[in-house]
Amino acid sequence: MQKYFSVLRETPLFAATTDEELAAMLHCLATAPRAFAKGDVLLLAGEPAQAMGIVCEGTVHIVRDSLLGDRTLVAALGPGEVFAETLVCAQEAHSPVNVLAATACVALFLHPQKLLAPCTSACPQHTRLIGSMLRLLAQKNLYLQQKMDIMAQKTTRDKLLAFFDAQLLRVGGDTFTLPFTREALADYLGVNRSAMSRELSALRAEGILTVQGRQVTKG
Amino acid sequence: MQKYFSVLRETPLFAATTDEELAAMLHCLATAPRAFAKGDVLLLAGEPAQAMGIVCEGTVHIVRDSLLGDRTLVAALGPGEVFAETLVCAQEAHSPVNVLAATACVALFLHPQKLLAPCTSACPQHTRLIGSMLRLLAQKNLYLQQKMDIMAQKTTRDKLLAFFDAQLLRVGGDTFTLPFTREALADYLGVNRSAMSRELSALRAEGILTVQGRQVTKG
DNA sequence: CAAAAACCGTTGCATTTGCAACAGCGAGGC
DNA sequence: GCCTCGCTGTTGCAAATGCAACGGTTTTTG
Repeated sequence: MQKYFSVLRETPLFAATTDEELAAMLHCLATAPRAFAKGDVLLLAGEPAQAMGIVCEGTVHIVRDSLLGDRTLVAALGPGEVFAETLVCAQEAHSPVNVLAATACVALFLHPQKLLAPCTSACPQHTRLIGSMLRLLAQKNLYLQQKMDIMAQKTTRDKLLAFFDAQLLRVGGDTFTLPFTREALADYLGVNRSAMSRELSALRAEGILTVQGRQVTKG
Repeated sequence: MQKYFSVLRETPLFAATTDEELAAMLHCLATAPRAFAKGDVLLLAGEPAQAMGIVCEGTVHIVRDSLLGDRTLVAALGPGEVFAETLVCAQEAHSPVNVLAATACVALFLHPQKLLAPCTSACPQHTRLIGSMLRLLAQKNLYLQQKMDIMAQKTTRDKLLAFFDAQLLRVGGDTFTLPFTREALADYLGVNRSAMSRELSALRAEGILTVQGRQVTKG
């Protein structure tokens, strides 16, 4: 268990905790880390989530199966990343997604019910953890709302500009680096790759943007 | 204050609490209800949210101003509805939206920091409230994710079908009632109203749906 | 009750988009 | 060095979409 402490500290939940604090908290709400083989199912769509998970080793895929039977990859999580936290907190009866082991991996499961249950309290880490949990959910919320603002734009051009504006606002300059390959960006915006490429060229031709590889400059 | 107890119990935060519990909790984390005149600003975009709010009387509008200066109405909240809960929990420095009094109204402000701060605990409502708060945020999260799934569809037809499927899944039958006017539905899906109307007619003509007013039946 | 406003479906048209196919390019493996 | 493979930009074309406008219906309001 001890071997994963450095990974756990990378999560927003356990940032800046001492070994002792971590040990105490995990003792309180975690089960032993579990190992999975590639392809194993960590959480099945349709089932309730019993606990939230933290990836310790390997890669985990969040996968959605459509009614028509095709799979789409929602997210790929590496060490230190968290999954199913929304489902447990919402007390949802049915998970809308599958969680699969993309490689051999190790995950730690936490039971947030225990966060609240006996109000063991008095222990300050306990309340700090609750605060982190609230912040984690709220930030994910803001992220989704921001993405919605972008996706709500009607044209590809407007989606691109909305996305760029958001990025520029974040870094506070007039240049930023795309965190995506073009293909992934088109996917993120929910548009066709070639149509997006066309629009990017147009924006460049009109002098609205300068694009060099992943460097984007406004003006 | 007492006069708002029935309204407060309509929020997911204070569902099923006795008068005594409510009084104790509010004493612990609320300030006195404040009245606003129509047009007053409850929260200004760009400012940090100091507290979350609950509408007691009247109507409150959540409004987003675009870079170009045009306003879009994000939500209209009535008595018992909550706002700014995401912002305080995320500890965000800047609100992306304005909160305005659409009519003369009364709002109650809560300081969730006090939820955690001294871990007054021992009081069981306290921990239950934390649980409600977590659930509130998580459910909003799920709602947004579901909406994203719909908006991520490329064509208007696919958006409609995705939305209908989600609704049918909720009610568990093959018929449901639209919670929207057509205009609002188009807005919700982020598409042009007339284009949506066209597509709706096509779906009906192809026998995929039956639509009568706000009644939608599959098959 | 009558006027006004809101809502809905329809249509023509210009524009945008998705889709499929192709070619250029660079990284990495053999 | 050569080959493969993945990423990227481009283009032609059919289909989808936004937009504006119109008429009919329902709802609201004075």
